[in-house]
Amino acid sequence: MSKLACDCIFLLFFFFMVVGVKLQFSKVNFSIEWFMGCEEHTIWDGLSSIKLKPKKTNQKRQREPRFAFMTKSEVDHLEDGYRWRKYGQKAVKNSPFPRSYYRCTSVSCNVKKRVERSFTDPSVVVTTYEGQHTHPSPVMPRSGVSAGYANNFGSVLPPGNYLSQYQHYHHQQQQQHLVNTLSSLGFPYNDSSSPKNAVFTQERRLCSNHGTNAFLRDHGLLQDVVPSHMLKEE
DNA sequence: CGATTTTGACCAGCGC
DNA sequence: GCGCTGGTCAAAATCG
Repeated sequence: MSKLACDCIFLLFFFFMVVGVKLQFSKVNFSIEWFMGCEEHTIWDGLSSIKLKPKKTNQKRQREPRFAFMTKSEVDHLEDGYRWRKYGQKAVKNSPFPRSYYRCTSVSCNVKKRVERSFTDPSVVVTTYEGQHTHPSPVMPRSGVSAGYANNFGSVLPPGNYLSQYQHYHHQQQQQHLVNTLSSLGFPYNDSSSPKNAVFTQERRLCSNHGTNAFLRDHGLLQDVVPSHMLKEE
């Protein structure tokens, strides 16, 4: 082999060696950068850029009790003034609609609900509840009204136990609140000249005068009804 | 920028 | 033991 050939081979070898070192150096830099940004429990394996999964603490999570239904009055009471935090969503088998999980945000309320849409009839939303709550909400927000139970006549019956507890005073508050809500939505209240007005009946039902509750539902004044078979006996 | 939602990892239980 | 399923956790992303 001529000296020229030897030199060429040496140069090629040297070139690839340098490139190799350069690449390796970049890799080290990347590893260090990654290491600096990672959390303290993350394991770093020296010069390798391969991330190792952080070792989980071997704490056994207590599995929560299986789903337990609430009574009707518990559900009525619960919707009254509580807020919900979503904590999960999962695909439902054989359904394009996911199931969502919510937890009551109040400290006095240890209740969860799950909400899913019927695959066969997407207009149907099923809400089921589980858990306990300790004392009534002092406030009367919109949800207090919307937690009422829809009947077949396009009206809403406010939660019975709520009314029995607070009776007339809260009933007035409730109606006034609803009037304000309706007004803010541009919905004429007790205006018989309007084709789409709302009134309270003597049974304290909120009624839409033109025989449909679509408007009320569209604005959240009618909410999902908990199916009776999903309520445990009181 | 804090609150809320999204999302993939994780876990326990169950059936095979 | 293994895979599947329903449910939870928590970091990241998004929202107001």
